[in-house]
Amino acid sequence: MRGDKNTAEVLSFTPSAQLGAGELPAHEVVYRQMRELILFGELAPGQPVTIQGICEQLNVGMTPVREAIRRLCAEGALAFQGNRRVVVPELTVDNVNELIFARQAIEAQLVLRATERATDAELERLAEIDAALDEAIERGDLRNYLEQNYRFHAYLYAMAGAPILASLADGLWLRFGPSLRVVCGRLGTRNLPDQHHEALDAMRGGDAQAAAKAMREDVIQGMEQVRRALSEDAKA
Amino acid sequence: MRGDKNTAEVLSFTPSAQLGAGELPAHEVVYRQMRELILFGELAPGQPVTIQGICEQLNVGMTPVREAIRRLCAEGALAFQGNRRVVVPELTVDNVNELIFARQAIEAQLVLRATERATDAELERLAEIDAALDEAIERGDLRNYLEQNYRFHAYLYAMAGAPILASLADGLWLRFGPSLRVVCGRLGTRNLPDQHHEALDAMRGGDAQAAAKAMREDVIQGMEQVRRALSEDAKA
DNA sequence: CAGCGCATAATTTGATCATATTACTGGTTG
DNA sequence: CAACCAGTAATATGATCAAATTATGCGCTG
Repeated sequence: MRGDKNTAEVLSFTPSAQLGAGELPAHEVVYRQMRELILFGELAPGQPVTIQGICEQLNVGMTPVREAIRRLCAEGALAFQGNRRVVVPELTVDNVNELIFARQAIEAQLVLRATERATDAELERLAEIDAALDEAIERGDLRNYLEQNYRFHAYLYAMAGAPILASLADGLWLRFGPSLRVVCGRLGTRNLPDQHHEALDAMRGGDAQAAAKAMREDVIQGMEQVRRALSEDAKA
Repeated sequence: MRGDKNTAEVLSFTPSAQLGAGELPAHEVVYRQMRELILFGELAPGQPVTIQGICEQLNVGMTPVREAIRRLCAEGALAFQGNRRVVVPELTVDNVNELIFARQAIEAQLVLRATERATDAELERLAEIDAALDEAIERGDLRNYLEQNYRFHAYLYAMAGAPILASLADGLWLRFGPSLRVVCGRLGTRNLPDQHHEALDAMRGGDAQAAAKAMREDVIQGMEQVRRALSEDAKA
């Protein structure tokens, strides 16, 4: 077990709060760290998130933490639990169905545009990420699998040159990140098929429609796993 | 000119900050007020938003304002202007195209679900809102037009029972609200066709596909106006 | 002598923290 | 079982520091 008490030592290196460095604002740093925590399942669904807890973990004041949490709430990564309390939301089966629809529609469109704009260098980079992903699967490295899988999609979003659609798609990851981790933790990395090769091949060939189709299937297959796990939990 | 100095007196009634009332948290109140300001075009695209300005207008401390602003930034309603400054974003034509795609896909789906779940009471309420909308058009009351138009769609979202899709669709309004106001301000309320009657009729008849189609056209027609205005501005 | 530009000063605004106040939770007691 | 009581955490303010923009003035050039 990694984080025992609460959000724990995962939040290792501090942003050196008080003396504003020459770099990023603290609220931004906090946001990014929490984002990764959620994205890669370091925070479990249902887990409470306390402002003061985060403050201590990262050695920052309440204000930046507060801002980061509001931001994550707005993105659906966290949720106000009724009165004042904030938790990592637990997805319902219905929620997953919504996510399937949204992801499938938006990501297909993004891949379509990405295919039309892709440069050779970009495709190469994408293939690299996918290779790293396959390697993580080989090694059974769950955390790395989740990360590379996300990077693969996120890089595609960036390639599409459609900032609004990209931010929508990106935001959806925050919603199912924690649940995805749970599912993959059970199934192991081996049993997680993806359509990345198919998508890549189609993109290399400039076949935007085929690439979109592959991505659609990739999304649906992945989210199906989550849905299945969730409906089993519901019975248990 | 309305807001001369900055965000101005539009932010009229204060939330009675210091003595924490028995009600809503200040950051929530601030968020909602700013939200309406953006949604109904009280803040123009490109207009800078200063934290301290808002603080004075609403007589609250910086922290709640800060939180509201972060939240709105996360939703795309506001944008970090490079270094620390925050502005109401100006849409590009490309942005509008993205919005058209996203709205059309998501809202059609929401209407589909709403039609299947609609109760008579809900349909009646929807018709009421639409009547208020028509009246606003008659009177040439732009502000009211924008508000009722939003309410119509928002109520539909709520009917669909799909919270994630609803929050996505809802969030998109914040992105084009300011620009929509500009466009409607030029065209006048008369020249703004909508497909609400068609959608309502289809919903009453339980024809989900037809309702979705009407909504799709409504969205596209409305956003086309914005796109057209924007591409004219680009030339001028 | 007028106009331009750069450098520095002043003001505005943002970021962060520490602290006081208020609300919620959970457990205990009458 | 209801109501109280303490502990814990969230809300909100104001002060302080840092950064960025705007204003100012001096010197230089044409």
